[in-house]
Amino acid sequence: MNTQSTTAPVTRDPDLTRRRILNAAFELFVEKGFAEVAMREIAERSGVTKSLIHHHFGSKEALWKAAKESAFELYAENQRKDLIEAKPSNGDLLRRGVINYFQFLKAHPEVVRLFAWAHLERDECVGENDSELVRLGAERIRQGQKAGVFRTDINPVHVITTFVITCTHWFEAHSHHSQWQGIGTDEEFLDDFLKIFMDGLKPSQSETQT
Amino acid sequence: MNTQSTTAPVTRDPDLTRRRILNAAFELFVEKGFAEVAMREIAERSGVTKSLIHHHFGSKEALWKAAKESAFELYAENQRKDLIEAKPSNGDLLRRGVINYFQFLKAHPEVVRLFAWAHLERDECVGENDSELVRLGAERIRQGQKAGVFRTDINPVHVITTFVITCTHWFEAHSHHSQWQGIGTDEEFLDDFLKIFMDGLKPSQSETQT
DNA sequence: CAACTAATTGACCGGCCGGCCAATTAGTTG
DNA sequence: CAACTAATTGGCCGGCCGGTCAATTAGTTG
Repeated sequence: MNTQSTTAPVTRDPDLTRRRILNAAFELFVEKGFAEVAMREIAERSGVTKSLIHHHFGSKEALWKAAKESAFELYAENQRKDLIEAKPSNGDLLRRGVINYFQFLKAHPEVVRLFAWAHLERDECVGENDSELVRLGAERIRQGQKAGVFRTDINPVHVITTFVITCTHWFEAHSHHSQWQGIGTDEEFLDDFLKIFMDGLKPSQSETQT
Repeated sequence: MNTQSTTAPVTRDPDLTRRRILNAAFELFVEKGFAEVAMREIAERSGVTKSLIHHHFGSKEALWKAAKESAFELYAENQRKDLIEAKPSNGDLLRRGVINYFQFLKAHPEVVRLFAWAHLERDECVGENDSELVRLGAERIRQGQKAGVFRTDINPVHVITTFVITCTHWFEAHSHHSQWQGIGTDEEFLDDFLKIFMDGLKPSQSETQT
């Protein structure tokens, strides 16, 4: 009677507060990086006091870490799903994997930017976390090599690295490239990259098996 | 008699001071980005007073700009030389261009990092500056396409973009990738990338001329 | 209602920040 | 040597920084 547990409480809601703080912090960190963001700004944007942020997160560093973790969750969820549902390893599958990765980054520029800040700060937690994903992807390439779909004279990890790097940096330095005359849209670039990438992975005519 | 114009003066040397300040600032900006560097640090590292930095450069922003410009000078010098001395446009030439670019970045990680900071700050001066270089490179690719060396169904700018992006991001996120199991050395990665890239650019067997 | 826990507030702290300024000092010029 | 210019110094400023703390207030529990 006195509590409406299903709908939002009228006044206090610590969980919501936490989320609002984290959201505000995330946006600001994405935009300006760790150093340029002031706790006061986060407080202002999330509509709470600075002290309350400390109450919920402890310190600016902890909040930064929480922001990175939430970004990586989003990232890993997409990638893991893609790797697991895609069992067989033929050429088309890799193509679809690249497209999926590209589209994910396009849809989540915040994640790209946050990771870029983290890299520059020599943050290693992102690399630790996604090394598992790379291992899985490389295994798929290795299977494709055994099946004769891909050339065998290339380190599978480098195949993954090449497309991950290209997709990531395409969006990371988007404002940079967009000033280049004659450069196309995201999709046009992806098409052209896929042509080079997929054809460059084909076995030579002399190659049949290892 | 009283002046030794050829050798270094005993005490004051404004030019040297300027260079020492710029060097110190450059190193610190490369390492920590603009926001995390304090003028006091720059002063300490270069062995002068904070006031003297203001005397020579005016403000922290001006010093940051000077650092970026000196990085771009180094970068452009290498690229322009490479583009100009390499007149004809065949496959081997592109290969050598990629290798040269890769080795330059490897030899100058400071430049890579400084540009990365600049990108994240949405600094557009770097992109403005190097769009000319990209235009030249794309023209070379176009010549190669006309000569039947490269496939013609790809935007030449995207060819340049692809290898520039790959080389840049390889070094930019070096500490990130190095945690991936089975990844090779710089040279091994370059070799594998070149295999994919160069073979992916070959015209299909049905293609002869446009 | 009383007692307790936890969310929330506002005032406050020492410390560092970039920048400024007046004074000194080293070269240069006549 | 005198006068001048520019390099160089140390001290100082207002302002913002992240963080703390004691006090309030809203829910919860008995």
